[in-house]
Amino acid sequence: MVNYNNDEELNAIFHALADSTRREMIHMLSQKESTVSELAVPFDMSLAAVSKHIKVLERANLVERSVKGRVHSCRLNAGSLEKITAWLNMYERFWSKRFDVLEEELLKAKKKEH
Amino acid sequence: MVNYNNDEELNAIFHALADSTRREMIHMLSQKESTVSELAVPFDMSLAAVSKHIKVLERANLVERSVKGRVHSCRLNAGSLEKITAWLNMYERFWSKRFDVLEEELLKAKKKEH
DNA sequence: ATTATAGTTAACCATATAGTTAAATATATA
DNA sequence: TATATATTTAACTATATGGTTAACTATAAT
Repeated sequence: MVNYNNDEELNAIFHALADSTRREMIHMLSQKESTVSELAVPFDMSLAAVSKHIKVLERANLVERSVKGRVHSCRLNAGSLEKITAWLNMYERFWSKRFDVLEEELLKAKKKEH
Repeated sequence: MVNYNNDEELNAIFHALADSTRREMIHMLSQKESTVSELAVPFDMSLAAVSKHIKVLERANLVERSVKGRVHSCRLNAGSLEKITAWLNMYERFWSKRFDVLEEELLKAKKKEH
């Protein structure tokens, strides 16, 4: 009835996003790849806490890490957000008019072609 | 620095979505408006638990309720999912090619017009 | 008036979450 | 080698979450 793999994945992703700190981290990473300490700067919390937040983002596959010496560099991962977009698209007609508008335009343009 | 109103709102929405039961409820509601007991059918849990889940969805403004006699009818609310789509759109280039594809098509079509 | 139905609320429990501080690990620098 | 830096891990705490059962409220049906 339900796909529990995909289900658990979505749980992890949505849960990771349900926190302002982690969303802010994602925002930072959308600007530039950053180290753990760089990610920590805007937040009034211990590095240990920051470390945990990053782990939550990693578990959700929203963030990837590459270690070079003692420095851990984090970057956004495309894949995971795609999954939630896919989920959202199922309920598109309930909230978004953006596609409709685009598709309408496209249709009009196509019509003119012929 | 951060908009805490919108922030709390996003927290509530993402949190509401981070649970398979609640996502399944949203799916059901995308098919048809349903009562609390109808929503409860597929789930192996008490009505009290179902009631709580619905409340979480309501707090996130994902679901609205209208009471008629003793029956509570629930329906999807467009607004909230729009907010998360808006958030996602900020990071669009990191995950979604859908708009690109659509827009490319549109451009091609427009070009042919002239 | 009694009973059945639809749903909520309260009290409780186990586990998860988000934070802390302190100690540990690993690497770079003096 | 000794020390400083980058980060994780462990142990702990307070609160939130997701579930339970039992009692309650409100409405409908007999």
